[in-house]
Amino acid sequence: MQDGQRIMGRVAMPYDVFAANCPTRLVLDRLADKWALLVLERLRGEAVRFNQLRRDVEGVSQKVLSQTLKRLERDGLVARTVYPTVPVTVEYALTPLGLNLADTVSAFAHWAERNIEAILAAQAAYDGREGAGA
Amino acid sequence: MQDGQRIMGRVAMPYDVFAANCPTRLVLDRLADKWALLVLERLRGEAVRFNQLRRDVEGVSQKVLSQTLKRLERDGLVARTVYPTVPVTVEYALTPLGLNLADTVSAFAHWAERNIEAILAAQAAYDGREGAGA
DNA sequence: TCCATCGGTATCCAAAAGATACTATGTGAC
DNA sequence: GTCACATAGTATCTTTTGGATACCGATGGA
Repeated sequence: MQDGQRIMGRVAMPYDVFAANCPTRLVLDRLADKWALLVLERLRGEAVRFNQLRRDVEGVSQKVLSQTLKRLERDGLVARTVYPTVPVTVEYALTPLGLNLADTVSAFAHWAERNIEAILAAQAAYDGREGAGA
Repeated sequence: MQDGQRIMGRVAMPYDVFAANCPTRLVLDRLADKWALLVLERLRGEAVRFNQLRRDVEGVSQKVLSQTLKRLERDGLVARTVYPTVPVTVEYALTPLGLNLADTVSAFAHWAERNIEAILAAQAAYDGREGAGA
């Protein structure tokens, strides 16, 4: 399944997302987050300030946005820049690593947009069967 | 905002993941789930039975796996087949729609595997700054 | 003076995740 | 006969998380 990959001459452990103790699980864990995905998608192409982000990503609360950004920053996916303007300005932007990921995330988001109707139809069919059966 | 969408006609794509009331949010919500992603990835290429899945996707509990599969089935991404063998056999497989998505998921998982070291390094750097600064 | 904006933190509560135990049915071992 | 195991889940309980709300200091405008 996973051939041993070598990174910088070092023989790395063959990362396996299915293994409970694999560090890739951490990544998956962090990225399997609605808000993180939306933030990454929103940050594609331009830096955005905190409250702007809060307005654009509808439905996110300050606390959750704050936490999400902090995690993304810790993971090296987002860079936080503080400008000492009069009300302090904080700008968030994708790092190269984050930009790289955001492309994958974008594929995800667009898949959702393309296939939402099929999913809604499947849900309706499923609920119909359940409702009739019960 | 998305008043003009036609279900049958496949006209434009008025869907916007950033809008709180957009149905794509439902998809994102469902898919932004660690276990769902792992299940989809595991189901690529072959049908798997419940307990086998449970063993393969390390760390998942029965309850969560059961819930996850039920949701994926409702979304039309996974098909559930019951064989009336002696201890009943239940097989889960990707639907065409699910397979389509699984390819995107796979890109995600492989991104994680490729970039895990960069992320771990970023985390270490971040934690070092935090530890030293505070 | 009062209220707004900036970028957050603190607090509380509801919802979800996770661990554990249990169900039913049937097989093989002892 | 009955003990233990397998199948595929459900039921229950606890812990963790997510989300809503309130609040913070500083500043500027009506």
